Amino acid sequence: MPNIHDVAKLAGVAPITVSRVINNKGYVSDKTRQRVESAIDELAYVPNALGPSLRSKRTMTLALVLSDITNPFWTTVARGVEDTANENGYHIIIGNTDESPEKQSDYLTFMLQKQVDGFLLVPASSNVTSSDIFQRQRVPFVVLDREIQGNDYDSVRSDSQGGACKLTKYLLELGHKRIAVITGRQDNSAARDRVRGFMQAIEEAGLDEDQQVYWGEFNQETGYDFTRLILQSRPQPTAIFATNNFIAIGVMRALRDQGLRVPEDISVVAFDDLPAAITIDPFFTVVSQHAYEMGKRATELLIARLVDEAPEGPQEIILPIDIIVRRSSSRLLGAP
Amino acid sequence: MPNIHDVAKLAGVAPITVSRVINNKGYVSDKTRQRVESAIDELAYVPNALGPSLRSKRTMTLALVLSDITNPFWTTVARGVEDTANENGYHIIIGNTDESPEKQSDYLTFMLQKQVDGFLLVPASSNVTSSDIFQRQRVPFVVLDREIQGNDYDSVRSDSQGGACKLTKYLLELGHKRIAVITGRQDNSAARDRVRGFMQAIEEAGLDEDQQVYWGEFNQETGYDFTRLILQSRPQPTAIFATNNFIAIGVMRALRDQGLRVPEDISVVAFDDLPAAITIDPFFTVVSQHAYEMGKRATELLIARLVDEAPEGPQEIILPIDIIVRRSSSRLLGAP
DNA sequence: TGTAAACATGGTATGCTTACCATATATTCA
DNA sequence: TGAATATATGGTAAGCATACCATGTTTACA
Repeated sequence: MPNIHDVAKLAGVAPITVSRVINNKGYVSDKTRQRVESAIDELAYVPNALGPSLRSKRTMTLALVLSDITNPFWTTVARGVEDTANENGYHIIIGNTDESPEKQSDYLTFMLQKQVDGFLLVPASSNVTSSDIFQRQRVPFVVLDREIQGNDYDSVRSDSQGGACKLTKYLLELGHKRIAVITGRQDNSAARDRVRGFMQAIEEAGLDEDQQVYWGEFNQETGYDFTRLILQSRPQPTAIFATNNFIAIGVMRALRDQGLRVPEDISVVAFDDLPAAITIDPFFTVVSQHAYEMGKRATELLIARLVDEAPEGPQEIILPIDIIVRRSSSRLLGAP
Repeated sequence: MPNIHDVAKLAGVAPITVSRVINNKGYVSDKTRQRVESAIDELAYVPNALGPSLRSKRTMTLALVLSDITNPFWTTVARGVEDTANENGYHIIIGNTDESPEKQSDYLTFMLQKQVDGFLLVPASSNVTSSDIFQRQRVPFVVLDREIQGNDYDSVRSDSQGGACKLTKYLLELGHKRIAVITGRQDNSAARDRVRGFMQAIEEAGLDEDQQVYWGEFNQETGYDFTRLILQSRPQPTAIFATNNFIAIGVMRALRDQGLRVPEDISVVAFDDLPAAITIDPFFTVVSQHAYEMGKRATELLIARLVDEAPEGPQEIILPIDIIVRRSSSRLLGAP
């Protein structure tokens, strides 16, 4: 591949002049500009961004590290990140951690070596020493969706607790008194917040007893396996609260396999919607996070940091979430 | 951020010695190694990959340029690409083109500037001069899912024609004689191949007349709008063939809005499955592409090229696809 | 004991672009 | 007409890690 010297030689000028033409910066006569431009065309010259990045210490690249792009929620977040980054002249590198701290650590190191300008991180586990690594490197980062140790970092997440509380109150209003919650790992702050919101609603209703909370993973198997367990418990819950979309799908499969109808036999509500684009007939009563917005806001905040235009001190952006009532939940028979 | 000189100074050695410790290459005494390692720890030193890349002209980064990561099919492909790349020590940069040649061109340029080692490309349109750009730059690339002009490039795609043919034959066996096809843009080779497969089955059955082919986009709106049109046509088709997952969803919505039942009133078959992970109750009769496999095979081929272990001459990998019969299609009443 | 091989460490140049400084000519305005 | 300013172009060094070559020391073995 040709370099700027090849172009310069062909055009009969110095490399710096070629640079000026490319970057439209400084004085270049029309005659010279044309000669340079045709040399660029002839050689199909593409500037090597590595050199300048080496000097300027800016790569105009952001890192997005999340759990699994295969989950439509994260796909949408990623799209929000990418679009916003592009609008501001940045590009993104993506890494899937699959919730593994090792994978996360590998990615962070790799991306630091690549000299990304900043990180958007969905931390794989809450005891992350990841924040240390950033702070020691002085690389700006924004934490998405979850909390990590300490409180001196920028973050964007949904109001998990508030959303879970709303959703639970809705179930209570329908007359449900025994509700099972299936959720993610205890070291996942979003899982904890959702359970906390649930408990808050329960306590405010004076029903502290009898509630079942199942801690597992944010995946289908957890939803499926715990649902089978729940169906054997006595007294049986009249509603199941799935704290993410994949768990909800596992729940539904287990119920279907057992021949139970929703909502006639049991009500189901969930956290995280599936994008309209991939659902034929929206069915779940959910609290819907604004995934695209989360990606967008986080990226905007990160970029503001990079150009030193963010407010001083750590920012904590909590996105409101809305409850959407659909067909998977119904009034309990015999309830007032 | 500290550099290798800072580490070297702190450890009282030359930079090259630090390099040897980091890369486990060449001779270093245990004493020295320990001094260097503790210096690295103390400074939280992360090597800058830009310098070596500048010299070696290798970044160990691959570019994945596709239409829209929001489509679960592409998400799965992307995951196959990423996993395979990682296994081989590579990482990926992703770009969404939204089928726009401009966006594609922007991304290609940016990624070339970033000195990616190779490209995995789902071309936005078939008249791509993109291949020119690669050939002029001598950067290896593999084309996914579609064909572009010329025939001297590596590619991996599904047997669209064969799959469409199988699916159509299945409908014919069920007694359907009037089938409407809704497909993507004419300049999309996958769209063309699927229509070709359809026509092949039709012709072999001697039914050349009466078939309707609707060219649009690979999205929901196309599925929705054309379905409404189809429902007004007389004689009305007894089956609709949606040539991708999003079109299928649009079709279903239009049918539901018109109060039609599937498959009782009309049969629907589709190309592209939705991943098991996000469907509670798989419904569509489909030909299912092996998305993860496509990403994996393409990445393997690209990496083989990079290390000069690929077979000589352009490789064309056609993945077989299987028909999966589910509930969206049924025997035509009155058919034998 | 002599010599080849292994071990240990360092100096220098390279890859690519651009910031900075320098030089030189052309234009403007008092 | 002279001085200040605008226009136009170029030289040099910096940013980072490592390949390559060079030098020196220790070990192995005949």
